[in-house]
Amino acid sequence: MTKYIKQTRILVAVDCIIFGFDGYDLKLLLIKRGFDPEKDKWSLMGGFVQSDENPEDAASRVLKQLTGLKNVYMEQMLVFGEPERDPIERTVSITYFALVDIKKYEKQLSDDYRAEWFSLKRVPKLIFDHDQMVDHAKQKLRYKAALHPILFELLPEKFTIPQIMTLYEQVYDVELDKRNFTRKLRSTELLIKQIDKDKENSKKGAFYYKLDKTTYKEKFTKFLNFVSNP
Amino acid sequence: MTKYIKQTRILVAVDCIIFGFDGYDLKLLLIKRGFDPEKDKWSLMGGFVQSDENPEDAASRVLKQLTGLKNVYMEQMLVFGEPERDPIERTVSITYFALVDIKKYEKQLSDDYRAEWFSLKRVPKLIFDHDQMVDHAKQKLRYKAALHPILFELLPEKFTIPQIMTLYEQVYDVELDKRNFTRKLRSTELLIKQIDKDKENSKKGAFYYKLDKTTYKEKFTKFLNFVSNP
DNA sequence: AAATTAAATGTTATTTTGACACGAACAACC
DNA sequence: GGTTGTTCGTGTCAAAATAACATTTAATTT
Repeated sequence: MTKYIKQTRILVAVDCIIFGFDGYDLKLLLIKRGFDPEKDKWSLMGGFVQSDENPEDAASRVLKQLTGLKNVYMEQMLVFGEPERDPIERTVSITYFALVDIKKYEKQLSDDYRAEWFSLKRVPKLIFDHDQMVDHAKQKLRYKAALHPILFELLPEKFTIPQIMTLYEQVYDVELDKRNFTRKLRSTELLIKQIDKDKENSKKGAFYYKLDKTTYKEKFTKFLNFVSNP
Repeated sequence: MTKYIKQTRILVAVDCIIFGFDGYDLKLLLIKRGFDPEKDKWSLMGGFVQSDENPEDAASRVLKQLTGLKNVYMEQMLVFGEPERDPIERTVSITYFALVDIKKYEKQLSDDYRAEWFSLKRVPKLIFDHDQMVDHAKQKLRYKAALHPILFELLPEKFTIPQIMTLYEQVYDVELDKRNFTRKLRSTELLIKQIDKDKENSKKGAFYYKLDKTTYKEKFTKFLNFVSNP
């Protein structure tokens, strides 16, 4: 047996939903397309899976190309495969959900597109079914972050408790209680208090913390219940 | 613009991981292949996505073909896309996770394969990366069932509390406390007590329950915490 | 020295969880 | 017709987790 006969071969693409956090707002990295199809419109960053490449590698490649970053937290999300979703030619798109430290992001200049961070509150209309992809990614972010410490992937190496709290508040669009939230965080034993403070946002300053990498790995897949009903 | 040039078109398949429950054991539906490649070996049921079909429809079609069932609980799972995973020709497989009421299953006779239910404790070696797919599906089942009432999809319309409990015990391979488990179940308000009893498994008989469809839909996406740390 | 601002922390009531034991229903048996 | 055996169904109490709530502290600004 050499080939599967009479079957349709389809283009397989990856699209990345890339989240960042600037300390105030949750952000999404989009590109203004300098190429067809849908030239001059906003879209997610994507690319075709190459013949020698698995989809994960394709997604990492695309992400690296856009952000300059490697080893980013990434997770496979839904496949979008409506026959007519790309009017040029049938394409099945595997979506990936990525969380990056926005401070490590380095704009990669390209003639093909222009990248920009958008507040999640003000996302422009996107091409094809990319809006749906973003909606789904938001849902997934809320779901996972309620249970697992993934939001730390959005923060720099050193961060403060008020920063994490703001992040959670942005993700869930709620106000949290400082005392209860801090207690919950402490109970996870994920944080190591530093001796220095962040003086950017207050006179008193807020202590920096770092992630305890060991506990982080150990507890990552456990249910930590950061938010009880998202 | 008419086509994407110089890109690789790839076969796109779906593979279904189909779970069932016979009252005692959690089961997996597999086929003995009567066709190439890997003729006479066990595998998941799958098929190629057709040119006019989206992947969900392909999965439903494949499932219907094997079980005779429509409107089955199904969820997209991981995509498996290693370039060499199928030695005949590169194929990207989208996996689907399905939960069926084993009593509604009707064997569909076919010359191409022979279907059989296997206890999850005794799954044979499968072709390609299908073992990995099954492992992943088991994990996913545990994860989701800990939070959401998906296991009811495995039960007949009328079921008893001891039956549900056995099911949870099988899924998590633990012994549960009858009193605590019942309390938890009752607190979800998902069940409606029937007047008749199941006398199959005891002299006293156990009351039948049905799902309250309305609450079920309402609460399906909420965190119900059936099992605290799977 | 006083005023201002955000950070840090503690207490109490409520809810949820986990551990544990006994009476009720019914068929089978003598 | 009463006794026995088996599974079903429920209640209590202690511990842990959560939600609601106010005050003190550190450091800059005036």
